[in-house]
Amino acid sequence: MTETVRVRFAPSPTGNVHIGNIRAALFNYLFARSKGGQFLLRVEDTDLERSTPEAVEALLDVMDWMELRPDEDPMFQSTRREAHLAAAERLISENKAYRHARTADESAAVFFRIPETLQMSGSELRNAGIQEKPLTPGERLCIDHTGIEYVGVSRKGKKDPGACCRAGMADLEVLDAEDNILFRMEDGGDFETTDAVMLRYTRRELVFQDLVKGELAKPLDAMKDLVIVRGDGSPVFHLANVCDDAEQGGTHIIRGDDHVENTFRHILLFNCLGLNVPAYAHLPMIVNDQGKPYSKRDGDAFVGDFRSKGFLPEALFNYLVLLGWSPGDDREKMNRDELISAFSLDRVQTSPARMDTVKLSNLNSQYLMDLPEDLYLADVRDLLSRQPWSDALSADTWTEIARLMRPRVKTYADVTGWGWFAGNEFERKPAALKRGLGKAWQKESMADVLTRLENGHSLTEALEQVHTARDFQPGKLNQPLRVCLTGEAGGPDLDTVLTILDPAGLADRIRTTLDLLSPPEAS
RNA sequence: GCCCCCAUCGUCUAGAGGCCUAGGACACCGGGUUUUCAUCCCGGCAACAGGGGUUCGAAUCCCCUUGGGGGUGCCA
Repeated sequence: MTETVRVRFAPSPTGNVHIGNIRAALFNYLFARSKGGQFLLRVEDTDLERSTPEAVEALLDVMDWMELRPDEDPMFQSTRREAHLAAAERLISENKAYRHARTADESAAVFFRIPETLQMSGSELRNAGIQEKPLTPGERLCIDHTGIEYVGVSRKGKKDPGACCRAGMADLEVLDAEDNILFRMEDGGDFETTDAVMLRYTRRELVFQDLVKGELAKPLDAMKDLVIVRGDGSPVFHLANVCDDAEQGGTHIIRGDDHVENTFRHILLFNCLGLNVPAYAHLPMIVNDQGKPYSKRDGDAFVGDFRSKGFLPEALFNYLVLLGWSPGDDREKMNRDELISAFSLDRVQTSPARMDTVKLSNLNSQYLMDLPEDLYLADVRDLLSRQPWSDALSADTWTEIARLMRPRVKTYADVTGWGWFAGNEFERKPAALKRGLGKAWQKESMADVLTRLENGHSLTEALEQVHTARDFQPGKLNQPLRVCLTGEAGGPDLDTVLTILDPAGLADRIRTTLDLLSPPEAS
């Protein structure tokens, strides 16, 4: 029997949840559900500056909105400090870590010693052949218990300072210009010289199987011992992360691509702590519509923004899953159950995906179409109640309008533009004005209609008279009239609209619109 | 600088050596329905980054170049 899958979403609460983050949660959730496992939450709230109770509340709220509910109570990382520090102490006592201050005025931190062997399964240390690294002559080479510091030679022949952990250069031999061996790692101890010109060693690389990216390898000579407890006594992310993942019993770590490099360190930490190494899967990043990574300045990339713009959570959920994953067939609109049963990590894309809000909008309108009418009407009613102009019309009239507008709604935010139904205070769109009143005859005809309205004629009479006087085909004035009354170039059937608009306000609407116009162009 | 990763229409993707004249979706452009708009239907435009290999055969495998991203913190 295989172990039960346990995955976790481990955000640090900052008040806003980024869509890249929530997508990681989505994939974790989908993976857990598809495997019949558990989906957990860990709040990495060790940065007390930003991790306020409000920020935690916002995080939970967003997860609730997306219906990503963890199967157990969330773990709060800030409560785990003692456990983290105890783990560091254990590593020290087992000689797998050491206290060290790099400079005289720096207080000693705890450094994790990159190990030379692995105890736990799930990854391997592989021999990658003999390496010879030329050094810049006359520069200092220093080997001590914290590692190896040297000055190499770059491809262009320039000085290239480097450093790595002791484990990074197995069977190291330090050679001088005459090929004499100045130092052997196996002899142990510290060493320092300016006479070395070559380092010869066996390169070993740490290898693991990433569930989406495949085999990933990192040479140990590119790694340095890492700080796991700061000089001020606070545990560093890597230590906390690994300890807590073990404590929560995570079997799979599914997280963003930006953590690939960390994974090598984490695997080593798991090993030295004698903990089972989880399986890893790294998700490609989401980038903005410029193809660049989202930065703090890309203000519209938070889940809350999509929520307030009126997107349905299930549409956002569906869209975000499609960003970097596909079921392998032509399905796109999939409900949660379909997504769960179709989901697999090996179909996750390896390259970054661009956020396309236009496609999101399209998906959203599809979901809107499928929504049972009573739910749609309830949502619209709720939104309308927050609009200052909404009490100008009765609830029944708004219901009629909501039905009328339904195929035109891409997101609920569109509802906030329905003010023209209620009264004369609405935006006249420049494009509509140009299209419906841009020509001299259009403007003149409508001025004519307005005059007749002001002289006591009904709209129907006024329109008829102008049509006759100017010898217009029936319907010729529909477009100008619509623009005058609604400020929009399109919309529901004009006759239907006229049954809703207050007849007493029509002249005002036309006047206000015509007053906005610049002198008509000759046509 | 060094290390790691990535690369199919504008965008999201299908594609795991012959099913590819490269499929779907969004967007866009035409046409039909609607006396407008939207919905709906039909059609069209549009891609294997470049160069070398391997092979009878390559979008698929290998190498190089270019471009992008990540890492290289006593940040997470």
